[in-house]
Amino acid sequence: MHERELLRRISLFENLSKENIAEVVEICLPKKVRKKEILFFEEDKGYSLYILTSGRIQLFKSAPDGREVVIKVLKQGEMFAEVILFEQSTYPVSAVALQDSEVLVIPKHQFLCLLEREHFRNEFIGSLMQKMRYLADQIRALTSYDVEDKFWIFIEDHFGRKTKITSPLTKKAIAAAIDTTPETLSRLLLRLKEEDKLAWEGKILKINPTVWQQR
Amino acid sequence: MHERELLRRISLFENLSKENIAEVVEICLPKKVRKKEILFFEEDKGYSLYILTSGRIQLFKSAPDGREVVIKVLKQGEMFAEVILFEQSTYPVSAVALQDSEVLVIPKHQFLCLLEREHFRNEFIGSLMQKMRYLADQIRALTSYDVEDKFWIFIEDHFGRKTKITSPLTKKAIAAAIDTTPETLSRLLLRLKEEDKLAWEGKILKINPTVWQQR
DNA sequence: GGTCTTCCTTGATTCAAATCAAGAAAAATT
DNA sequence: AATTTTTCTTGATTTGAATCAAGGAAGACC
Repeated sequence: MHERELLRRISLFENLSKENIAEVVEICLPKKVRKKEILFFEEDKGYSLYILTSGRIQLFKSAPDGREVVIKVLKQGEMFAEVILFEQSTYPVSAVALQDSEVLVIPKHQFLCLLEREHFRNEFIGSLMQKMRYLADQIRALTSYDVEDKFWIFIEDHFGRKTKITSPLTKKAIAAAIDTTPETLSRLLLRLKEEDKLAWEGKILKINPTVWQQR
Repeated sequence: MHERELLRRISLFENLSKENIAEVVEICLPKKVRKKEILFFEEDKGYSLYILTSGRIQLFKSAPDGREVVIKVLKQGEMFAEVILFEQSTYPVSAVALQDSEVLVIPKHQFLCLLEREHFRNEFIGSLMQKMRYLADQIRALTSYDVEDKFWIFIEDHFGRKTKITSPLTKKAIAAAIDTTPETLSRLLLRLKEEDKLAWEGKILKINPTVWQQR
């Protein structure tokens, strides 16, 4: 897919005119990231922000004991690492590719120029607000929902209310994303299968439609 | 304290010139909030954002089962509910006063005018970024630290590394803020007292200085 | 000053999920 | 195709904190 086409699908840019889009294309550097590659580390100095154009990228924080806490699994079209634009310029999280992915790299100072356009800026601030809402929701989910609820919320968030999903994510990655262990997720899936709520065979996850009706 | 003096202490405004401060004072409405009073409810339509000038206000979200999850306990000088400025205009959390407090109410459309000043705007976006960092940290703390760690993090965050604190917060409120129950906090405090790490008598919390050395 | 309410404590019990362990299956690498 | 590595599963056990319960202390209110 052509860059221009991609950009149009990204909410941040979708209201920009043709000329504006062209300018954005100019400042973006497309970059391929291989599976398991680290795009940046927490506390690194950051001079770019990113937009995920394909694949999956995981944002995580490391705890002192070495454990990793997933903050968010990014989907196509999401902007990330914008926090380096103002104030501090270190990344607050690390980013790793869960599979081969592509990102657009946008140098900080170039992006700051774009922000002078009122329309663009409003769109940008709006997307920050959305992210804050997401984080607040995430806090609620992590602290007051059980593993099954978190699992369904994750599935809905990432794939929508489908009944047949070809998951690009491993079970291990999903376990981490909902803050549990692979063992616990494995047991959950076994139970859900016995309860006839889903079947995960090979790469395909089939979900009983009644599940979505009940939520 | 005079409004003008207060504003100067708020990071968002501290770099504004006298004339600018005067303008801000004009659009702010000071408001007193009694203990237990609800300032706004989650999902309410919001037409104002706020700055806490004195007291303590708690932001929380309600889970479907009625449980309440504390997202943040605000300290003096913090701005909140800015998420209603762009995109959606509903509050993502509820706000309740933990004690008699005072806030400055800033009507949405007035604040949007202020944002046209580049300097002010940058300060504002910076404060959003800070908040995002806070939320990411909060997610890590809630998911990978135990109750004792969360307790010390909260104390440091709210009172600094002091050794004598007159807490304006009840134990119940602190328990909620670190996502645990009053029973568990009570047991923790008992243990910490036995370990000679602190003593909480009446309204005064004394902390053994060695605690801060070790963290 | 007395009553009512909320807060705090202490004990006994339960529970969901983590951890430890070890083998099976699948994927990646050679 | 064979080997190595990673992921996934299943079982047994542990654990930190929640819940249930009930009495005591402190504050608010009349």
